[in-house]
Amino acid sequence: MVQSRDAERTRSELLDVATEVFSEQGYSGARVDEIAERTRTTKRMIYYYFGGKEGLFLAVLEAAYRRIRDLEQSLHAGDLEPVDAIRRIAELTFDHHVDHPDFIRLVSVENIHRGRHLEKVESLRELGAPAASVLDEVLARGRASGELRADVDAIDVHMMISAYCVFQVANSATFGFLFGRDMLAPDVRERHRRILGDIVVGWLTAD
Amino acid sequence: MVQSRDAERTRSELLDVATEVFSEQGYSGARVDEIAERTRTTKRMIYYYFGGKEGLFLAVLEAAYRRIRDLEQSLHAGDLEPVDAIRRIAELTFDHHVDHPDFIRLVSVENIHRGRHLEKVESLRELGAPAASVLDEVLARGRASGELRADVDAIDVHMMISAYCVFQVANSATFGFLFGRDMLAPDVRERHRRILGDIVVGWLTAD
DNA sequence: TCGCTAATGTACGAAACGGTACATACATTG
DNA sequence: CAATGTATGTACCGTTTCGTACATTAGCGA
Repeated sequence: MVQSRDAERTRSELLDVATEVFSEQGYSGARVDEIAERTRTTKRMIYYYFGGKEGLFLAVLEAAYRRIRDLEQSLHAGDLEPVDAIRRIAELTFDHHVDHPDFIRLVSVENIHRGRHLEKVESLRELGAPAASVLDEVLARGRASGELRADVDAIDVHMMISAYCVFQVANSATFGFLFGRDMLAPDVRERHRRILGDIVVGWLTAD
Repeated sequence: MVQSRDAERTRSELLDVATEVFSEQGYSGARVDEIAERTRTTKRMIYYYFGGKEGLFLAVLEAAYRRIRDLEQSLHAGDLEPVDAIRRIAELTFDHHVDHPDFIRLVSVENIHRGRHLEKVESLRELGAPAASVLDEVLARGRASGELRADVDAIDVHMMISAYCVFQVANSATFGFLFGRDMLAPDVRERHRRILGDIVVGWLTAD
Protein backbone atom coordinates (compact mmCIF):
# COMPACT_ATOMS: atom_id res chain seq x y z
CA MET A 1 0.00 0.00 0.00
CA VAL A 2 1.33 3.37 -0.98
CA GLN A 3 -0.49 5.26 1.68
CA SER A 4 1.14 8.58 2.38
CA ARG A 5 2.09 9.40 5.94
CA ASP A 6 -0.25 11.47 7.98
CA ALA A 7 0.47 11.60 11.67
CA GLU A 8 -2.72 13.43 12.48
CA ARG A 9 -4.94 10.97 10.68
CA THR A 10 -3.21 7.99 12.27
CA ARG A 11 -3.62 9.51 15.70
CA SER A 12 -7.26 10.39 15.32
CA GLU A 13 -8.15 7.08 13.71
CA LEU A 14 -6.63 5.26 16.66
CA LEU A 15 -8.59 7.49 19.00
CA ASP A 16 -11.86 6.85 17.20
CA VAL A 17 -11.46 3.11 17.06
CA ALA A 18 -10.25 2.97 20.65
CA THR A 19 -13.33 4.90 21.76
CA GLU A 20 -15.48 2.25 20.15
CA VAL A 21 -13.60 -0.72 21.51
CA PHE A 22 -13.23 0.58 25.05
CA SER A 23 -16.91 1.46 25.22
CA GLU A 24 -17.87 -1.94 23.86
CA GLN A 25 -15.59 -4.09 25.97
CA GLY A 26 -14.53 -2.05 28.95
CA TYR A 27 -10.97 -1.16 29.80
CA SER A 28 -9.64 -4.61 30.65
CA GLY A 29 -11.78 -6.29 28.04
CA ALA A 30 -10.42 -4.10 25.25
CA ARG A 31 -7.49 -5.64 23.40
CA VAL A 32 -4.67 -3.50 22.13
CA ASP A 33 -4.27 -5.82 19.17
CA GLU A 34 -7.93 -5.57 18.29
CA ILE A 35 -7.87 -1.79 18.36
CA ALA A 36 -4.86 -1.80 16.07
CA GLU A 37 -6.39 -4.30 13.69
CA ARG A 38 -9.48 -2.17 13.22
CA THR A 39 -7.38 0.73 12.00
CA ARG A 40 -5.25 1.14 8.91
CA THR A 41 -2.16 1.26 11.05
CA THR A 42 -0.46 -1.06 13.52
CA LYS A 43 -0.18 -1.61 17.24
CA ARG A 44 3.21 -0.01 17.17
CA MET A 45 1.58 3.37 16.65
CA ILE A 46 -0.42 3.11 19.87
CA TYR A 47 2.83 2.99 21.77
CA TYR A 48 4.38 5.66 19.62
CA TYR A 49 1.58 8.17 20.14
CA PHE A 50 0.02 7.24 23.45
CA GLY A 51 2.68 5.33 25.31
CA GLY A 52 0.49 2.31 25.92
CA LYS A 53 -2.98 1.02 26.64
CA GLU A 54 -3.61 3.27 29.61
CA GLY A 55 -2.34 6.36 27.82
CA LEU A 56 -4.70 5.58 24.98
CA PHE A 57 -7.60 5.23 27.35
CA LEU A 58 -6.78 8.54 29.00
CA ALA A 59 -6.70 10.21 25.59
CA VAL A 60 -10.04 8.63 24.70
CA LEU A 61 -11.62 9.86 27.92
CA GLU A 62 -10.28 13.33 27.50
CA ALA A 63 -11.44 13.61 23.90
CA ALA A 64 -14.89 12.28 24.79
CA TYR A 65 -15.38 14.70 27.65
CA ARG A 66 -14.24 17.62 25.55
CA ARG A 67 -16.73 16.74 22.85
CA ILE A 68 -19.50 16.66 25.43
CA ARG A 69 -18.40 19.91 26.99
CA ASP A 70 -18.56 21.65 23.63
CA LEU A 71 -22.06 20.36 23.08
CA GLU A 72 -23.17 21.47 26.50
CA GLN A 73 -21.91 24.94 25.88
CA SER A 74 -24.13 25.20 22.84
CA LEU A 75 -27.09 24.45 25.09
CA HIS A 76 -28.65 27.84 25.60
CA ALA A 77 -32.23 28.53 26.47
CA GLY A 78 -31.89 32.11 27.57
CA ASP A 79 -34.86 33.51 25.72
CA LEU A 80 -37.43 31.11 27.16
CA GLU A 81 -39.52 31.49 30.27
CA PRO A 82 -37.98 29.61 33.22
CA VAL A 83 -40.43 26.70 33.16
CA ASP A 84 -40.15 26.26 29.42
CA ALA A 85 -36.40 26.68 29.57
CA ILE A 86 -36.08 23.91 32.15
CA ARG A 87 -38.11 21.53 30.05
CA ARG A 88 -36.13 22.45 26.97
CA ILE A 89 -32.81 21.85 28.71
CA ALA A 90 -34.02 18.48 29.93
CA GLU A 91 -35.14 17.47 26.46
CA LEU A 92 -31.96 18.61 24.78
CA THR A 93 -29.88 16.79 27.35
CA PHE A 94 -31.95 13.71 26.73
CA ASP A 95 -31.45 13.84 22.97
CA HIS A 96 -27.82 14.44 23.46
CA HIS A 97 -27.39 11.31 25.59
CA VAL A 98 -29.36 9.22 23.15
CA ASP A 99 -27.07 10.43 20.40
CA HIS A 100 -23.86 9.57 22.27
CA PRO A 101 -24.15 6.11 23.78
CA ASP A 102 -20.42 5.55 23.40
CA PHE A 103 -19.71 8.39 25.74
CA ILE A 104 -22.15 7.13 28.36
CA ARG A 105 -20.67 3.66 28.23
CA LEU A 106 -17.18 5.07 28.55
CA VAL A 107 -18.24 6.93 31.66
CA SER A 108 -19.64 3.70 33.07
CA VAL A 109 -16.36 1.97 32.40
CA GLU A 110 -14.48 4.72 34.14
CA ASN A 111 -16.77 4.52 37.14
CA ILE A 112 -16.16 0.80 37.43
CA HIS A 113 -12.56 1.82 37.96
CA ARG A 114 -13.66 4.45 40.46
CA GLY A 115 -12.47 7.37 38.37
CA ARG A 116 -8.86 6.28 38.67
CA HIS A 117 -8.02 7.34 35.12
CA LEU A 118 -10.08 10.49 35.00
CA GLU A 119 -8.20 11.87 37.98
CA LYS A 120 -5.01 11.70 35.96
CA VAL A 121 -6.42 14.04 33.34
CA GLU A 122 -6.03 17.18 35.36
CA SER A 123 -7.35 19.30 32.52
CA LEU A 124 -10.82 17.86 33.04
CA ARG A 125 -11.29 18.90 36.62
CA GLU A 126 -14.44 20.96 37.13
CA LEU A 127 -15.42 20.50 33.53
CA GLY A 128 -19.02 20.40 34.70
CA ALA A 129 -19.18 24.13 35.26
CA PRO A 130 -20.68 25.08 31.86
CA ALA A 131 -23.63 22.72 32.18
CA ALA A 132 -24.31 23.96 35.68
CA SER A 133 -24.07 27.63 34.82
CA VAL A 134 -26.79 27.47 32.18
CA LEU A 135 -29.13 25.86 34.69
CA ASP A 136 -28.03 28.26 37.35
CA GLU A 137 -29.16 31.23 35.34
CA VAL A 138 -32.58 29.74 34.62
CA LEU A 139 -33.10 28.70 38.24
CA ALA A 140 -32.21 32.19 39.40
CA ARG A 141 -34.79 33.72 37.08
CA GLY A 142 -37.40 31.20 38.17
CA ARG A 143 -36.74 31.79 41.84
CA ALA A 144 -37.02 35.53 41.34
CA SER A 145 -40.38 35.22 39.66
CA GLY A 146 -41.57 32.70 42.20
CA GLU A 147 -42.22 30.08 39.52
CA LEU A 148 -39.48 27.68 40.61
CA ARG A 149 -38.71 26.28 44.03
CA ALA A 150 -35.75 27.71 45.87
CA ASP A 151 -34.43 24.76 47.83
CA VAL A 152 -32.36 23.18 45.05
CA ASP A 153 -29.29 24.29 43.15
CA ALA A 154 -28.12 23.80 39.58
CA ILE A 155 -26.08 20.72 40.42
CA ASP A 156 -29.09 19.04 42.01
CA VAL A 157 -31.11 19.61 38.88
CA HIS A 158 -28.32 18.61 36.56
CA MET A 159 -27.81 15.44 38.54
CA MET A 160 -31.46 14.50 38.30
CA ILE A 161 -31.53 15.05 34.57
CA SER A 162 -28.24 13.23 34.04
CA ALA A 163 -29.36 10.33 36.17
CA TYR A 164 -32.47 9.80 34.10
CA CYS A 165 -30.70 10.18 30.77
CA VAL A 166 -27.69 8.08 31.69
CA PHE A 167 -29.80 5.31 33.13
CA GLN A 168 -31.92 5.14 30.07
CA VAL A 169 -28.85 4.49 27.92
CA ALA A 170 -26.41 2.78 30.28
CA ASN A 171 -28.85 0.35 31.87
CA SER A 172 -31.04 -0.41 28.90
CA ALA A 173 -29.85 -4.02 28.71
CA THR A 174 -30.62 -5.10 32.27
CA PHE A 175 -33.66 -2.92 32.85
CA GLY A 176 -35.13 -3.85 29.51
CA PHE A 177 -34.57 -7.51 30.24
CA LEU A 178 -36.08 -7.42 33.72
CA PHE A 179 -39.15 -5.43 32.81
CA GLY A 180 -39.67 -6.54 29.25
CA ARG A 181 -39.41 -3.03 27.93
CA ASP A 182 -37.36 -2.34 24.80
CA MET A 183 -35.54 0.79 25.82
CA LEU A 184 -34.27 1.43 22.31
CA ALA A 185 -37.66 1.48 20.60
CA PRO A 186 -38.48 4.93 19.22
CA ASP A 187 -41.88 5.18 20.86
CA VAL A 188 -40.46 4.18 24.25
CA ARG A 189 -37.73 6.75 23.78
CA GLU A 190 -40.29 9.39 22.99
CA ARG A 191 -42.32 8.47 26.05
CA HIS A 192 -39.27 8.72 28.30
CA ARG A 193 -38.36 12.05 26.81
CA ARG A 194 -41.77 13.46 27.61
CA ILE A 195 -41.75 11.96 31.08
CA LEU A 196 -38.38 13.48 31.88
CA GLY A 197 -39.76 16.90 31.04
CA ASP A 198 -42.80 16.24 33.23
CA ILE A 199 -40.62 15.11 36.12
CA VAL A 200 -38.37 18.14 36.10
CA VAL A 201 -41.17 20.63 35.65
CA GLY A 202 -43.43 18.90 38.17
CA TRP A 203 -40.66 18.79 40.70
CA LEU A 204 -39.40 22.33 40.33
CA THR A 205 -42.82 23.96 40.19
CA ALA A 206 -44.24 22.12 43.22
CA ASP A 207 -45.01 24.36 46.18
CA MET B 1 -4.40 -26.50 57.91
CA VAL B 2 -6.82 -28.99 59.40
CA GLN B 3 -9.89 -27.31 58.06
CA SER B 4 -12.84 -29.65 57.87
CA ARG B 5 -14.69 -29.96 54.61
CA ASP B 6 -17.74 -27.87 54.04
CA ALA B 7 -18.95 -27.72 50.49
CA GLU B 8 -21.56 -25.10 51.22
CA ARG B 9 -19.14 -22.79 52.92
CA THR B 10 -16.58 -23.15 50.13
CA ARG B 11 -19.21 -22.41 47.54
CA SER B 12 -20.63 -19.39 49.28
CA GLU B 13 -17.23 -18.00 50.15
CA LEU B 14 -16.24 -18.18 46.50
CA LEU B 15 -19.48 -16.45 45.59
CA ASP B 16 -18.97 -13.66 48.11
CA VAL B 17 -15.41 -12.96 47.12
CA ALA B 18 -16.25 -13.18 43.43
CA THR B 19 -19.03 -10.64 43.92
CA GLU B 20 -16.50 -8.25 45.39
CA VAL B 21 -13.85 -8.78 42.77
CA PHE B 22 -16.17 -8.64 39.77
CA SER B 23 -17.79 -5.48 41.06
CA GLU B 24 -14.42 -3.90 41.71
CA GLN B 25 -12.67 -4.85 38.49
CA GLY B 26 -15.35 -5.71 35.98
CA TYR B 27 -15.70 -9.04 34.26
CA SER B 28 -12.53 -9.01 32.16
CA GLY B 29 -10.58 -7.18 34.81
CA ALA B 30 -11.34 -9.79 37.45
CA ARG B 31 -8.70 -12.49 37.78
CA VAL B 32 -9.64 -16.05 38.59
CA ASP B 33 -6.40 -16.44 40.53
CA GLU B 34 -7.12 -13.35 42.58
CA ILE B 35 -10.60 -14.52 43.49
CA ALA B 36 -9.19 -17.86 44.61
CA GLU B 37 -6.41 -16.27 46.61
CA ARG B 38 -8.84 -14.15 48.56
CA THR B 39 -10.67 -17.26 49.76
CA ARG B 40 -9.56 -20.08 52.00
CA THR B 41 -9.77 -22.48 49.08
CA THR B 42 -8.11 -22.77 45.68
CA LYS B 43 -8.79 -21.97 42.07
CA ARG B 44 -9.57 -25.58 41.48
CA MET B 45 -12.84 -25.18 43.36
CA ILE B 46 -14.08 -22.48 41.02
CA TYR B 47 -13.95 -24.98 38.20
CA TYR B 48 -15.39 -27.69 40.38
CA TYR B 49 -18.43 -25.70 41.46
CA PHE B 50 -19.01 -23.21 38.70
CA GLY B 51 -17.34 -24.65 35.63
CA GLY B 52 -15.20 -21.59 35.01
CA LYS B 53 -14.97 -17.85 35.13
CA GLU B 54 -18.15 -17.20 33.22
CA GLY B 55 -20.14 -19.73 35.24
CA LEU B 56 -18.94 -18.03 38.38
CA PHE B 57 -20.02 -14.65 37.08
CA LEU B 58 -23.46 -15.99 36.19
CA ALA B 59 -23.82 -17.41 39.69
CA VAL B 60 -22.76 -14.07 41.17
CA LEU B 61 -25.31 -12.21 39.07
CA GLU B 62 -28.09 -14.59 39.94
CA ALA B 63 -27.35 -14.47 43.66
CA ALA B 64 -27.16 -10.69 43.63
CA TYR B 65 -30.46 -10.27 41.82
CA ARG B 66 -32.18 -12.73 44.12
CA ARG B 67 -30.98 -10.85 47.17
CA ILE B 68 -32.38 -7.64 45.74
CA ARG B 69 -35.64 -9.24 44.79
CA ASP B 70 -36.14 -10.48 48.34
CA LEU B 71 -35.51 -7.03 49.71
CA GLU B 72 -37.91 -5.50 47.25
CA GLN B 73 -40.61 -7.88 48.30
CA SER B 74 -40.27 -6.72 51.88
CA LEU B 75 -40.98 -3.23 50.65
CA HIS B 76 -44.60 -2.73 51.59
CA ALA B 77 -46.25 0.57 52.20
CA GLY B 78 -49.84 -0.52 52.00
CA ASP B 79 -51.09 1.26 55.06
CA LEU B 80 -49.91 4.70 53.99
CA GLU B 81 -51.76 7.31 51.98
CA PRO B 82 -50.72 7.21 48.30
CA VAL B 83 -48.55 10.33 48.42
CA ASP B 84 -46.80 9.25 51.60
CA ALA B 85 -46.46 5.72 50.29
CA ILE B 86 -44.75 6.94 47.14
CA ARG B 87 -42.28 9.01 49.10
CA ARG B 88 -41.64 6.10 51.45
CA ILE B 89 -41.01 3.68 48.58
CA ALA B 90 -38.58 6.13 47.02
CA GLU B 91 -36.70 6.58 50.28
CA LEU B 92 -36.50 2.88 51.02
CA THR B 93 -35.28 2.19 47.51
CA PHE B 94 -32.69 4.88 47.98
CA ASP B 95 -31.41 3.41 51.26
CA HIS B 96 -31.39 0.05 49.72
CA HIS B 97 -29.16 1.15 46.84
CA VAL B 98 -26.81 2.97 49.17
CA ASP B 99 -26.48 -0.22 51.19
CA HIS B 100 -25.67 -2.40 48.19
CA PRO B 101 -23.11 -0.66 46.04
CA ASP B 102 -21.68 -3.99 44.94
CA PHE B 103 -24.93 -4.93 43.33
CA ILE B 104 -25.17 -1.64 41.45
CA ARG B 105 -21.64 -1.97 40.17
CA LEU B 106 -22.31 -5.51 39.08
CA VAL B 107 -25.28 -4.33 37.09
CA SER B 108 -23.08 -1.70 35.45
CA VAL B 109 -20.59 -4.38 34.52
CA GLU B 110 -23.32 -6.49 33.03
CA ASN B 111 -24.62 -3.57 31.02
CA ILE B 112 -21.19 -2.95 29.57
CA HIS B 113 -21.54 -6.44 28.17
CA ARG B 114 -25.03 -5.58 26.96
CA GLY B 115 -26.77 -8.07 29.22
CA ARG B 116 -25.13 -11.01 27.46
CA HIS B 117 -24.72 -13.00 30.68
CA LEU B 118 -28.00 -12.06 32.29
CA GLU B 119 -29.87 -13.48 29.33
CA LYS B 120 -28.36 -16.86 30.07
CA VAL B 121 -29.89 -16.92 33.54
CA GLU B 122 -33.37 -17.76 32.40
CA SER B 123 -34.62 -17.86 35.97
CA LEU B 124 -34.20 -14.10 36.26
CA ARG B 125 -36.48 -13.10 33.43
CA GLU B 126 -39.21 -10.74 34.55
CA LEU B 127 -37.76 -10.59 38.03
CA GLY B 128 -38.81 -6.97 38.10
CA ALA B 129 -42.47 -7.81 38.61
CA PRO B 130 -42.50 -7.58 42.44
CA ALA B 131 -41.07 -4.09 42.54
CA ALA B 132 -43.55 -2.97 39.93
CA SER B 133 -46.57 -4.51 41.59
CA VAL B 134 -46.08 -2.65 44.87
CA LEU B 135 -45.94 0.62 42.97
CA ASP B 136 -48.82 -0.43 40.82
CA GLU B 137 -51.10 -0.82 43.80
CA VAL B 138 -50.18 2.59 45.22
CA LEU B 139 -50.58 4.30 41.87
CA ALA B 140 -54.00 2.74 41.44
CA ARG B 141 -55.14 4.04 44.79
CA GLY B 142 -53.74 7.46 44.06
CA ARG B 143 -55.40 7.63 40.66
CA ALA B 144 -58.71 6.63 42.19
CA SER B 145 -58.55 9.38 44.78
CA GLY B 146 -57.33 11.87 42.24
CA GLU B 147 -54.18 12.58 44.18
CA LEU B 148 -51.78 11.08 41.66
CA ARG B 149 -51.50 11.70 37.95
CA ALA B 150 -52.83 9.02 35.64
CA ASP B 151 -50.53 9.22 32.64
CA VAL B 152 -47.71 7.08 34.00
CA ASP B 153 -47.43 3.43 34.96
CA ALA B 154 -45.51 1.59 37.66
CA ILE B 155 -42.55 0.87 35.41
CA ASP B 156 -42.19 4.55 34.56
CA VAL B 157 -42.07 5.43 38.24
CA HIS B 158 -39.77 2.58 39.12
CA MET B 159 -37.42 3.57 36.34
CA MET B 160 -37.25 7.15 37.54
CA ILE B 161 -36.49 6.09 41.08
CA SER B 162 -33.96 3.48 39.97
CA ALA B 163 -32.26 5.96 37.68
CA TYR B 164 -31.71 8.43 40.47
CA CYS B 165 -30.56 5.83 42.97
CA VAL B 166 -28.33 3.96 40.58
CA PHE B 167 -26.71 7.11 39.26
CA GLN B 168 -25.97 8.34 42.72
CA VAL B 169 -24.01 5.18 43.45
CA ALA B 170 -22.73 4.06 40.06
CA ASN B 171 -21.53 7.43 38.81
CA SER B 172 -20.29 8.92 42.03
CA ALA B 173 -16.67 8.85 40.90
CA THR B 174 -17.04 10.82 37.67
CA PHE B 175 -19.87 13.09 38.74
CA GLY B 176 -18.18 13.85 42.02
CA PHE B 177 -14.97 14.65 40.21
CA LEU B 178 -16.55 16.90 37.60
CA PHE B 179 -18.72 18.87 39.98
CA GLY B 180 -16.58 18.79 43.08
CA ARG B 181 -19.30 17.13 45.13
CA ASP B 182 -18.43 14.24 47.42
CA MET B 183 -21.27 11.86 46.69
CA LEU B 184 -20.39 9.60 49.59
CA ALA B 185 -20.57 12.27 52.30
CA PRO B 186 -23.44 11.61 54.71
CA ASP B 187 -24.94 15.07 54.45
CA VAL B 188 -24.88 14.93 50.66
CA ARG B 189 -26.52 11.50 50.81
CA GLU B 190 -29.20 12.87 53.09
CA ARG B 191 -29.81 15.79 50.76
CA HIS B 192 -30.16 13.50 47.75
CA ARG B 193 -32.52 11.26 49.65
CA ARG B 194 -34.80 14.16 50.48
CA ILE B 195 -34.59 15.49 46.94
CA LEU B 196 -35.56 12.14 45.46
CA GLY B 197 -38.71 12.16 47.56
CA ASP B 198 -39.47 15.71 46.44
CA ILE B 199 -38.96 14.79 42.82
CA VAL B 200 -41.27 11.81 42.84
CA VAL B 201 -43.98 13.49 44.85
CA GLY B 202 -43.74 16.74 42.91
CA TRP B 203 -43.92 14.90 39.63
CA LEU B 204 -46.78 12.56 40.46
CA THR B 205 -48.92 15.16 42.16
CA ALA B 206 -48.55 17.80 39.47
CA ASP B 207 -51.79 18.61 37.66
C1' DT C 1 20.00 15.80 -3.91
C1' DC C 2 21.62 14.49 0.33
C1' DG C 3 21.11 13.58 4.70
C1' DC C 4 18.28 13.54 8.96
C1' DT C 5 14.37 12.94 11.66
C1' DA C 6 9.58 11.78 12.20
C1' DA C 7 6.70 8.04 11.20
C1' DT C 8 5.72 3.28 10.38
C1' DG C 9 6.12 -1.84 9.94
C1' DT C 10 7.71 -6.63 11.55
C1' DA C 11 8.82 -9.99 14.49
C1' DC C 12 9.34 -11.51 18.85
C1' DG C 13 9.64 -11.96 24.09
C1' DA C 14 8.03 -12.41 28.88
C1' DA C 15 4.51 -12.53 31.89
C1' DA C 16 -0.18 -13.12 32.92
C1' DC C 17 -4.07 -15.88 32.61
C1' DG C 18 -7.73 -19.30 32.12
C1' DG C 19 -8.06 -23.86 32.42
C1' DT C 20 -6.89 -28.97 33.42
C1' DA C 21 -4.57 -33.60 34.59
C1' DC C 22 -3.57 -36.05 38.33
C1' DA C 23 -3.13 -37.20 43.02
C1' DT C 24 -5.23 -37.40 47.58
C1' DA C 25 -7.87 -36.83 51.77
C1' DC C 26 -12.24 -36.75 54.06
C1' DA C 27 -16.79 -38.35 55.36
C1' DT C 28 -20.68 -41.02 54.90
C1' DT C 29 -23.01 -45.32 54.47
C1' DG C 30 -23.63 -50.08 54.32
C1' DC D 1 -14.36 -50.58 59.28
C1' DA D 2 -14.11 -50.98 54.47
C1' DA D 3 -15.53 -48.90 50.32
C1' DT D 4 -16.88 -45.27 47.47
C1' DG D 5 -17.84 -40.94 45.85
C1' DT D 6 -17.42 -36.07 47.11
C1' DA D 7 -14.35 -32.49 47.93
C1' DT D 8 -9.83 -30.47 47.71
C1' DG D 9 -4.90 -29.47 46.67
C1' DT D 10 -0.72 -29.15 43.44
C1' DA D 11 1.59 -28.58 39.58
C1' DC D 12 1.52 -27.58 35.08
C1' DC D 13 0.12 -26.33 30.06
C1' DG D 14 -1.14 -23.62 26.00
C1' DT D 15 -2.71 -19.04 24.74
C1' DT D 16 -3.33 -14.63 24.97
C1' DT D 17 -1.76 -10.13 25.63
C1' DC D 18 0.93 -6.11 26.51
C1' DG D 19 4.94 -4.33 25.30
C1' DT D 20 9.51 -3.63 22.70
C1' DA D 21 13.90 -4.21 19.84
C1' DC D 22 15.12 -3.53 15.46
C1' DA D 23 14.62 -2.43 10.74
C1' DT D 24 12.80 0.66 7.24
C1' DT D 25 10.56 4.30 4.67
C1' DA D 26 8.81 8.88 3.61
C1' DG D 27 9.32 13.62 3.40
C1' DC D 28 11.53 18.05 4.60
C1' DG D 29 15.15 21.42 5.05
C1' DA D 30 19.89 22.61 3.87
